[in-house]
Amino acid sequence: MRGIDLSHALGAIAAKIRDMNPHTIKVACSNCNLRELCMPMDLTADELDRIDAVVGVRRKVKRGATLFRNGEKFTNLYAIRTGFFKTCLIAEDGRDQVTGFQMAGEVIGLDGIVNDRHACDAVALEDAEVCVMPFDRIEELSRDINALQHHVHKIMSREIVREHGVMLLLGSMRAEERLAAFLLNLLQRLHARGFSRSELVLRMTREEIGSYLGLKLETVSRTFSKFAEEGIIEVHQRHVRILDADALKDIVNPKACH
Amino acid sequence: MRGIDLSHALGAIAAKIRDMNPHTIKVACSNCNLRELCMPMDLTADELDRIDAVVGVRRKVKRGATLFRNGEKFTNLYAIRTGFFKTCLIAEDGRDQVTGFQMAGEVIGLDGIVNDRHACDAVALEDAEVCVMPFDRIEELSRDINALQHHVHKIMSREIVREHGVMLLLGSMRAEERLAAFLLNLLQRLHARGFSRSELVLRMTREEIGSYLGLKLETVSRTFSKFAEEGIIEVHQRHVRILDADALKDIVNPKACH
DNA sequence: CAGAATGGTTGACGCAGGTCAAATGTGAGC
DNA sequence: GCTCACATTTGACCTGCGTCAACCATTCTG
Repeated sequence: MRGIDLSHALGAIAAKIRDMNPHTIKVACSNCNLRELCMPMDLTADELDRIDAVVGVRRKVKRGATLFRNGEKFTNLYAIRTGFFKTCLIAEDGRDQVTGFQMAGEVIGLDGIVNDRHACDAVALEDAEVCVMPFDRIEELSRDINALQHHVHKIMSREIVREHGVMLLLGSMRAEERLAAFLLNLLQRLHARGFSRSELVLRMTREEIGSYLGLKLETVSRTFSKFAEEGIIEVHQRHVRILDADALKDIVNPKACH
Repeated sequence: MRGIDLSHALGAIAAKIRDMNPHTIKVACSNCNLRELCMPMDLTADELDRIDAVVGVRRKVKRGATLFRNGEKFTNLYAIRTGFFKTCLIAEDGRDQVTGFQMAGEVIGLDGIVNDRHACDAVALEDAEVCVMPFDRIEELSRDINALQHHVHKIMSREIVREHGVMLLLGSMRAEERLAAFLLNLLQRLHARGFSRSELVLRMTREEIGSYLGLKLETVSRTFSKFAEEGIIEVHQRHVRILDADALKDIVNPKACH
């Protein structure tokens, strides 16, 4: 279990504040505030330099714009530096399924490797910036740097396991359980990035949440209202305050009665 | 699109028949009848020999037995040689979600890489045999053999994309659509292995199908009956004959009325 | 072959969540 | 500040699927 400790979390916040003036830091993994999130840990200075060289360009993506689209040629993976994305699948008949929400430190684009074309759309839900990482360069470098190779494998495996969890959610949970699990998951990931454990701002609409959770937007809204009535959360628009995290956990994982 | 042509399919059948006496063939990837399914294609004889060396052991798994279990130490990937598996997630409260069905030529175990422990159970649905591939040896070898490295990446990416598809199914399809999509997917994979395009034998129970599709077994049964009444399929126990594949496709992907 | 265990089918009924609709809140652009 | 498009909430009603239950088919065991 590789937890992210408090000192790192605080450090990340400090770095974020420093970061507001982009000229104060060099654009490089070696001093990226997300390094612990998106890089293997035990690297020599030399190895880190070489990885820096791979992550050449950064790209800004405006809110609502797509980073890549289903069917587009695959060449890069993207590490999210700032901002928030959704990935979604659009079926021929127009059905639109959100397959995930991604935040800073996470990698998107893995779906493109199999067929050399992206298999989904990635849309920024707020102004974002990503590190562009040409995949052939990653493959090249990971032949030399074992830690990087294994890291890439872990990232892909993690995505597979995450999706297993979503399948469990979609296949066997009821609306309240789904929404509770969703909130806990977001909280945990945000907390790992130095944000509050009890407060969050949703970057996506009720409809997008619903699509991800296999529910209609009305059901999402009603379920939020129900949680609020029960005093589990407070909801003001997209701002959510968690009042009773344990209650959420109980909803996801109903305790065997004692 | 890398299709598997008919000549290969027929070859595979022939090889299967020959295979009944295990002493007639050397136990090696280089003359495995599934090579086109589970190996990169452009390998030198030398490279193929080295991969043979990795796939040392084979392991037989009896119907009903597990190949690996959630929480077990991860060390190997497994290439299925014969037989049929399901992978499933068992939540603490006993909910059990089938996350996939795997057949000959497919690889299982990828879920174990992230945390060095398997994240699901793999259960044989019929007597099976797998090639045991120590993952550290795969990583080692794929540093040398670019085609193998890329192949591993593709296998993982394929699994990610497959799961996206399942999320679409679970998140937005109705029972009939789910079952139709499921049948078409099985047919397509079996056909790629040289089996009939219009006939199949289900290796799993209605309950397991239901778990995979997010439905109860009664609903699966009723939907089978409905398809049969409509003349789309014939069902006798686990034996299913497809009478009108186009109807199934229409169900999954309702045509815009012309 | 009896008997049991397992898997599958079918019916009756209820409910979680979908659908449709109306009202209100809200933020971006002018 | 005004307006418009969009997001959200809430209510009323409906339906697809789950639940419960009875029954049948098949395989396994001794």
